Amino acid sequence: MKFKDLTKYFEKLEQTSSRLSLIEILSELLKKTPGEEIDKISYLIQGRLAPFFVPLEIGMAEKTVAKAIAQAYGVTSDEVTRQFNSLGDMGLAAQKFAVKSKGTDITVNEIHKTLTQIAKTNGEGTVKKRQKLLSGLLSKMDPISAKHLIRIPLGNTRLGIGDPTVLDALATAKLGDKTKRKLLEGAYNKTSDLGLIAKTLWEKGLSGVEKLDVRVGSPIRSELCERLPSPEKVIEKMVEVDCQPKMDGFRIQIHKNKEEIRMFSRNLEEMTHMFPELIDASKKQIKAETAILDTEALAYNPDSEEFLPFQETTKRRRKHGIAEMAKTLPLKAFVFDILYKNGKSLIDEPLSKRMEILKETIGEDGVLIRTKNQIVKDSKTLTLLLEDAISKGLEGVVVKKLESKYEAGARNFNWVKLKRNSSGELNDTIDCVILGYITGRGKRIAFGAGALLVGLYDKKSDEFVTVSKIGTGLTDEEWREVHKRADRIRVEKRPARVNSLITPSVWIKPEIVIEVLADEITRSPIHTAGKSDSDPGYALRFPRLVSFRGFDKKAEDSTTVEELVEMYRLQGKK
DNA sequence: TGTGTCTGCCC
DNA sequence: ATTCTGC
DNA sequence: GCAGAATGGGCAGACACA
Repeated sequence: MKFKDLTKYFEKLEQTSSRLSLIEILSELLKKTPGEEIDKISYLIQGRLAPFFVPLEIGMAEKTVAKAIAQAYGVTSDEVTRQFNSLGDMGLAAQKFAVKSKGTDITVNEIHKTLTQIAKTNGEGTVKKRQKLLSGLLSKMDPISAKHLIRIPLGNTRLGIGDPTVLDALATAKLGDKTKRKLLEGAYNKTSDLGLIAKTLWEKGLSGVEKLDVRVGSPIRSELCERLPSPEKVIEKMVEVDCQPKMDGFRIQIHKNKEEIRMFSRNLEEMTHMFPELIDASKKQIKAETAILDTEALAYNPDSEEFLPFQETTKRRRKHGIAEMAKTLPLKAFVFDILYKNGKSLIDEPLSKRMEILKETIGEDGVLIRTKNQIVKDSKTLTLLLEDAISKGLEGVVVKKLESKYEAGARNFNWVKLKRNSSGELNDTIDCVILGYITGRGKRIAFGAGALLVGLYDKKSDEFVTVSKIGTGLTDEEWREVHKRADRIRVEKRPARVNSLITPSVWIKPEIVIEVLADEITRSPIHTAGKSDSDPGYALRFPRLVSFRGFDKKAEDSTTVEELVEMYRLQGKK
């Protein structure tokens, strides 16, 4: 298939919002796709070259793509960046510079091949080589094709199409309608490879797809949690649940095939080599020939017997210096589910059964620890469990429907997380001052602002210091309003009383106060709140706006740095 | 050889 | 990660 | 309620460059 024919469909998809129409258009495209290309097209639609578990990253994003565009059309990268900032989309910027381009009949296969070549480039001169390869492709693009090509390395195709919609369209194209999606989805969840599902369906039909099964050593898509605001709502909706504490670490899927151990992240990246102690423990502690476990791994301090914050655990996600880090930051993995044992998939067994099997499979606690679980039917007990978890410095609890299967890849109300801040009351919110805004991308470009730079008042130095950016919690209308309000007090330069390492698109006078909710306060290399020459600053984890304070609230009435530091000291000790 | 920029991926 | 919105 | 698209902090690694 010619790439420009593919982008004709992309163009239609982009202009469509009805889900049924999206599926219709996409299935028309897929019908015309030969088996030889169907896998590649399935990946490209997602802005990828291969399934998640294959480490093939294009390695070009905003900055290098801008340079490639500049090179292709003989303009400076400043000009490209300027277009990007005003259009909110690098693809649109490329389209603009490509106005006079004719384009060739380059095929989808060739595009995929060159992008793969870009991904595989490494060593000295990588950046330049990649730019040259991408600008070479651009020279073969008409304006519309240039737009869609550019969006692929950015992983943002803006088509309104995700995995579930591709599955609907595959089913519609080959099996008549989307009712058979469930069958494709099942196979996808077990293999995590959309291209494989498509190719198998094309070449071997539905019966071929149905033969795809869970395999030890191949990652299964993780089941995810929905959220509910309170224990009462949980019991109301779920009646009886299994309740487990929620640890703050990495999700690790451990595969054991006799002496061979492999591990995958929540997003199916291979992490085996990072955690030697988990490899050893898996060999010793898993009482089965073959098994797949769902776990949460986090760093543990054997001296204090305490679990370390996420910021410490995340240092273990590395390629070099693994053995040394395994010594200084040893991990424990809390096992909370079992998906496979001794040649048999367990994902269709109810949770209660899986918990029994898990008990027999992981005995004594060691580096692997079976997560404590308890059946709960009343909101009072659940409240106590949640409070207990919080008082131990944990994130909260996860509750699960007892009879639910392991619905790989799903985020639904089979699994629900309850966190401290979800309950509504008793939240420690922070009053922040808006210091500037950042123009948005995509749909936010129309609102004038896509994120806010916010800070606190520092009494000691009588200045405003940054503590976070805020990109969520506002409705579309509120984004428009806050942009208007901000523009009335915009200033050309950073105000003298503002101390910031971050430069927003537009600085404003520090006057507007907002109430911000966050899950945690962290030490920060980039924010200036509480920062000194020798110590890092403080920042907010998962920040979101909850309200605009009234006009009576002055900037100097915002939360002070001193108060923030005190909150940092007290957190987790509740 | 040290530092800064950019990217991808954890949450 | 959290949140909002169209369907 | 699902699916998708906006957006957050912060870590390590790969390169570029002085």
